[in-house]
Amino acid sequence: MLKVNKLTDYAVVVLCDLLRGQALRSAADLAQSSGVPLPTVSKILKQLARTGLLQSARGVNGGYGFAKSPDGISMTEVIEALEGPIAVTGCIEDSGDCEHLHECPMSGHWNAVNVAVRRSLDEVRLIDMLPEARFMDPEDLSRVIVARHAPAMQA
Amino acid sequence: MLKVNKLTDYAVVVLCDLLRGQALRSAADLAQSSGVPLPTVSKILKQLARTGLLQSARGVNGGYGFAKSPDGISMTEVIEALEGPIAVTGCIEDSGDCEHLHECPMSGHWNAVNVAVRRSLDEVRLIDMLPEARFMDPEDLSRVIVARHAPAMQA
DNA sequence: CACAAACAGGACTAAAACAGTACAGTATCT
DNA sequence: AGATACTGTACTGTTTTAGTCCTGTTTGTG
Ligand code: FES
Ligand code: FES
Repeated sequence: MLKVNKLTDYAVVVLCDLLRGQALRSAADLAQSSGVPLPTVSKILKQLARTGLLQSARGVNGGYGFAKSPDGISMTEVIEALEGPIAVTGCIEDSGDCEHLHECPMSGHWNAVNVAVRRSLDEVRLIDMLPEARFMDPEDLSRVIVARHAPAMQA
Repeated sequence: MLKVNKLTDYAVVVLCDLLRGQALRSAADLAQSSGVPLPTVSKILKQLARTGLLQSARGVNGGYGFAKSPDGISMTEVIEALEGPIAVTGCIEDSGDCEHLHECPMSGHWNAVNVAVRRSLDEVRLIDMLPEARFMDPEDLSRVIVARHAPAMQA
């Protein structure tokens, strides 16, 4: 299926939520407003902060915010933050390039596939994913997103 | 990682092998020459035949061959034959389109991601993956491919 | 300073997906 | 008839994923 992790799916939901009000938001707050359960949101945000996409502040009034202007963030960045480099085959490790280029006669070819996929994801920005919320009742919005993109946490 | 199944990786190896001599080849023959074990090769070929990419002939002198000219086969076809439609998120089922377009405010956006990925894979053809074998000792070739793309079956 | 808010890191478990194998059945050729 | 070779499906052990929880650290507030 060439599927993305569920966590990445949730992450987009949460990030879109964070995108709406650009202030520093706590994990609990985001969990509340996105409908994704707190432990999961927390896990996602920690990872995103670790990879530098978000910045975090500890202590009272702490929370998460974008580390840079969110306008330029691409889906590549989001996916790679949560799943590591986009690598279609197992032989390609963290470097992003196949480490056996010199010995495997297929290497350059699989690399070409990776590059093609990555480039296509580069062209989709996070803000392109933002739901057109202005036309919807916020509660409906939340309900539908949870139902489809965060189905695990329904009653 | 956005990774493809191991079976799909093997499939490319086996298909490249089949590409070299375009005759009808038996599963056992292909297993022998590609280094992938027979049951696995058999599973892959059966699936590829089921989805129409390959044609099969039973009985003595039977085997598998391409159902159409292999020149035009894209990676999309190979991947979809083995893993089903390319769908980055779980909400997109067999149809290839998100089935909740009318109710999910994100739907069109995820679809855009899918389309972008699929298009980029459309542009990579199977014959582009063919190892440049003419420069290599066939035994080395086989050893390296097995080591990297079919690691399960090493002694 | 004590306490509460909030993030950091990692360990753990249950469930799902995958890889690989096996086997009984059917078609074809000689 | 018998050998070859594909077909379909079921089974099992392993690996990955999803989700939760706990313990520690940082920071603001009274
Ligand atoms: S080892 Fe990386 S493509 Fe073959
Ligand atoms: S339900 Fe398919 S994109 Fe939201």
